[in-house]
Parts: sequence; C-alpha cells; structure tokens
Amino acid sequence: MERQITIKDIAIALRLSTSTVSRALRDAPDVGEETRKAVKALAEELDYQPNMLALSLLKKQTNTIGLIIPNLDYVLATMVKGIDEVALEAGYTVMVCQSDESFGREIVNTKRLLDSLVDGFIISVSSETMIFEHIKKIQVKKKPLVLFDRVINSINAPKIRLDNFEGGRIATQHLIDQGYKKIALLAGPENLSISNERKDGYLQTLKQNKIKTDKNFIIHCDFNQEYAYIAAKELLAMKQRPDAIFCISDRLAIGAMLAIKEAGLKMPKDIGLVGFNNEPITKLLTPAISSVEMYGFEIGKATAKVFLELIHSETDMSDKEIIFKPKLFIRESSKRS
Amino acid sequence: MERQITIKDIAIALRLSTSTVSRALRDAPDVGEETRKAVKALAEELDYQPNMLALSLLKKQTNTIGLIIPNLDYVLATMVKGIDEVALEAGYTVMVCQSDESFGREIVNTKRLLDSLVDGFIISVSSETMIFEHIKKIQVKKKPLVLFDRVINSINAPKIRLDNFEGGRIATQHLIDQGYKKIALLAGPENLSISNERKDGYLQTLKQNKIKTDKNFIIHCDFNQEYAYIAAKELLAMKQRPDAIFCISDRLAIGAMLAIKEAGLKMPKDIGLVGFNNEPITKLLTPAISSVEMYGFEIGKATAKVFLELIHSETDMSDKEIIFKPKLFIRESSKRS
DNA sequence: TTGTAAGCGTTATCAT
DNA sequence: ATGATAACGCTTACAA
Repeated sequence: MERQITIKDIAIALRLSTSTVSRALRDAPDVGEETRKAVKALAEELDYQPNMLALSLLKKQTNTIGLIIPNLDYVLATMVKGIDEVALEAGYTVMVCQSDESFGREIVNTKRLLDSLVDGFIISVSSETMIFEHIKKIQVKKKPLVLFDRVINSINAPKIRLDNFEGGRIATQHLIDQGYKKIALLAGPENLSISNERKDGYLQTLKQNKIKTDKNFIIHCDFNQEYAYIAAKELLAMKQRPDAIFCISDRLAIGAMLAIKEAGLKMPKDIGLVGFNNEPITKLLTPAISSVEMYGFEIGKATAKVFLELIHSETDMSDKEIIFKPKLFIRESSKRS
Repeated sequence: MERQITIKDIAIALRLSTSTVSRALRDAPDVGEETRKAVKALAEELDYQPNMLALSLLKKQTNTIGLIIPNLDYVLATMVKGIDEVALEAGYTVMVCQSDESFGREIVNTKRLLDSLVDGFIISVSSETMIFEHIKKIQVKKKPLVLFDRVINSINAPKIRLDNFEGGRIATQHLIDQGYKKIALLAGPENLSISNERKDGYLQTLKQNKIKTDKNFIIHCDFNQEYAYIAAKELLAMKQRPDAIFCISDRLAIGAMLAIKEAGLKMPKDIGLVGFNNEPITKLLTPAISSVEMYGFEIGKATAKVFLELIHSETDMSDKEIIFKPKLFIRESSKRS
C-alpha cells in the first residue's frame, strides 16, 4: 500500500503550516485567496484524499452503520436494499454482517462493530437469539440502535416492522372465508417474534370464528424447505388431516406444497395453502401460492430513515414504532370461490 | 454516545503511564507481574475496549474488506455468504456496498471505501460498467484487489469466476443432444463479461455441431423477467420460431417460460428451455427448468481466501485465476429422451 | 520494570 | 491571514 498524500506534504511543499492547508482545503473564511488556490491546485495535482480514519478518530464518528441480519434471503436482501439506498444518499456506508441465524456469530459481529467503528446499529436478530446482553451493551455505550423486522419488545429502541399479527389474521381469515375449516399452521422457530405474532393472529382469528384450535395442527420448524416438507407430510398423514395450511413463510409454503403434491392432493380443492412474504416465486409456481406481502423495501427505507433521524436529533426515540400493514395476495392455491 | 474508557483512564487510576498500561494489556514481556494483573483487573472492571480507530490510524489497517457488488439477488447473496464466512473467520469485517447495477453508484461506493477505511477490495462490477478508472485508482493506491464473478479481463488482478464459456457450451450441447435444432439465446446486457462468455460458448457449440446461427435468434436484454418475457414473445412470434431457448440466467428463463406457456407451447415437446444459476426455484417450477449450477458459495469462499492470501503475502498475484467448472442440471424443461 | 515523547492525519483553539 | 500547539487513543523507540 502506497503512502498516502497528507496535508503535511502539501504544507511542506508550499511552505505553509498544516493548519493553513487544512483551512484552505475546507474553504474556511479566514484564508488568503492565493494560498487557497495554491493549496487546492496542489491537492488536486497530488490527488490528495483526506484520511477518514484520522477524521473519525477526531470527530468520533465514522459515517458507518452496522447492520446485523440473520441471513440474506429474499426478504432481508430486499430490506437491505432499502436501507442501503437511504444510507448511501445520506453519506453513510453500511457494514452488513450476517449472523447466519447463529447467536454466536451475532455476538461476534456486534462486538466487532461495537469496537468503535460504527456510528450506530440496525439489527434484526437471529432465530437463536433469546438473550440480549450484546444488544444491551450497545445501549450502555449509548450508540444509536434501531431494530427492524425481527424486533425485541423488551428492548427500548425504535422498531420498524410488519404488523405480523395482522398478517396472520388476514391469511387465516381468508382461508376461513374460502370455506376451509381445519386450518393447520406451519410456524417458524419457537422463540422468534415474527413467527409468534403471526401465530397469534392465526389463533385469535380461529377463535373469533369459533373454530377450535387443534394443537397437533401447529408445527414449529426452522425456516427451511426440507423441514416444512417433512412437517407437512406429517400433517397430511393424520387421520383427521387439515384442509388448509397457513405457512409463516413462502419457503415453508413451498416445502408444504411439495408434500401436498406428493400426496396427490389438489390445491385449492382438496387443501388450501397460504404463504408469507410474497416472494416473486409464489406467482410462478403451479398452483400460484397466495401470500402475505410484507413490503420489505419500504421497511428497509423507513428503518434507515429512523436511524438517521435518531443519529441526528439526539432526542429519545425509544418509543418510536413504525408498523407496516401487510396485504394478502390471493392466488390459486387458496382461492375456491 | 458515552465517552469511551481509554488507556489513559486506566493509567491515571493506577498511577501508571499509558505505555505501561498498553504493554500490560498486550502481555508484553517487560512488564511487572503485579502491574499486569492490576491493569487487567481494572480494564475488565471498566469494560475497557481498545479504540480500533486509533489502532487503525496507527497501523494503517482496518481489518475491513470493501465488497462491491451489483445486486443482492440469489447468486450474489450466496457468494456474499461465502465471502462473509471466510472473512469473519479471519477476523475481517466486510463492508457490502451494492451498486444496484449503476455505474455511478459503483464509483461512489469505490470512492467512499477507498477513502481509507478498507484494507482492500473484492469487486463484481455492475452491468453498466465499461470504464474502469475507479478500479485502476484502487490499484494506483496499491490496495489489494480481487475480482470475482463478473471480472474485467483488462485489469491485472486475481480473478475468481465460473467458466462461463463452458456453461454456455454444456447448455447448448445438451439442447442439441436432445434434438433441438433452432436454438435461440436470451443473453444479458451487451457489454457484460459473463453474458458474452456464455454467448461465445453457445455460438461455438452451434458451429461445432454445424448448426447455422441465426442472428435474430439472439436477443440481449437486462437481467429482468419482464424484458425476458417480451423478448421471448418476440422469438415465439417469428414465422420460423426457435424450438429451444437458452437463457443466460434463471430469471430470464422464468420470463421466457411465462411467454412459452402463454403461447400454449409445451416444454420439452414443442420447445426446450435451459436457464443459468440453478436457483432453487428452477426445481420447483412446472415444468422444472434445466439450469447450469455456478457454485456461488464456493466461488465466494475461494474469493475471500485469495483476498486473504493476497493481503498477507505481499507477492504479486495478479495472474491468479480460479475458474470453477459449471454443471448442468437437466430437468423437464429440456429433457426429451 | 517503568516513564517520556514522538507519531499516525486531522481539526480546533489560541496566538501572532 | 497564518502559525503553533494540543488533542483524538494508541504504540513504540528511547531513556531512566
């Protein structure tokens, strides 16, 4: 790596002090017209670039956002895109760290980023995360923190997320409206907020419609097509098999679909299927799968905006909560009428 | 943001000099056993964290890799995952910047990262990128640089990529073997290396099999399902319509598939279809789409390894080139025999 | 074994 | 209008 051109180089070459050069470069008012020109010309010629590290050390800010996410699947990639776009615009660079759904990696990532490189954090937790000491540490250090998508209610920080309860509700209500009576749920990992909220929406909707819930109809599994396939097979093998399955994600729905097809059942006639996320694939499959849109890009943009607001106004925003309303896209897999 | 605990705080509290504290913390040999213990104990108690910024400024290295990619679609997300994993293991943090296929944003990202925060670059260029001054600038500054996936041949730097020519070849040969005679090509943007290499594989294979190429059978379009749909419609509307379409990506293949279905044609009987990337969806569609696997995760890991090698051994590696062999997964969309 | 001082590249404060 | 100096937090000769 080449030695960087510094302010000092310019100062020496021009027989000026570093402070004058610094001032000239930043168009400070109290600097002679000629010196300014000379400095700028030489800076240009030598292709001088300020050393951000030195600036960051001095200013105690890096213009960098630490973004910690559990994976880079469709939904999160979309959210990252939104965050990125807003951040770039505002002059921030985003450090994306994937925890890969691992609590351990999430902690390592948090620690690394916390070790003073980033101005603040935007986090969506891993599915393993049940203890939040690492997150609290961020707050102890008074670094700005925004939670999105998979938020943690017990942490005091701005939260941007989908109304997952409502998502669960509209999906379930739709199935009921289509005449399905024995609706199973393929849920995600047990302790994951988004999964449980969707589940609550499902449960309450059943109750409101006076449909008894069958515990055996609720299966928790990892966000993984294979597991969903196995879980769905189990459901279909029951004597009193469900006549519809609501899946907490499209990946799960795809796994379920494979099991349904293998069982020789037809959607929507024999069984109804609804997914979540509204991934582009859902439109393309046969049958196309009904799914709940979660507006990932918008959530991403909103998240970054809240972050910027938080970082610029030192006011307390820990109560701030932006909740996006989901929308159900009804497709063949569940449309009977 | 809270004031950080510094070495100075510990020094004052213990009535030592900062240098002694620094030494004690780093287990330097020339420090008294007792002082070491005292320092470490207090550091622990105060939860002292070294200021990486100061260290970086001093050492002129940030343990950070600048990763510039055109998008976060399935293939690149997979590659990023591979890069991330290896980098994390080696103590590096990755700054992922999406150019969003925009030349302008690629330049902004490069400039920002170059302004001294990162130790080196891993880049896959945008589809708009035809001028490489920003990349050359990285080299002028002697920062380590590795290109992957969409590489630039005229730039002297290690390159890790798929054998795209071979990918084009096996896809085309497969179609020929299945008895297709009029094979069209849905290619990507005109100036994109991966697209042209795949195209060359296609062209040469046709030639080798003594099949005349029809210029009208080759359509360039953006990596976008909509465009592919339109392009495929055009192809199918020709009097002498193609009896097979090789698409340079799965997204394009999906667009083509929609057009094919709409035209009432059956795959593989009436028309053959082969995609590229082997995205998980290809298996799930009806018919399942044959596709060329490109081993994104492995390419990602290899890329990060080469980067680490480059950064640690100051040897010249600009000739290094790792080329992965693609593999065709044959599915219903093109399997006649 | 410990302390002093210079330096990494920059800016801000105070003189001149 | 310009310069000297201290400071950001840390490491590393060099002294003691």
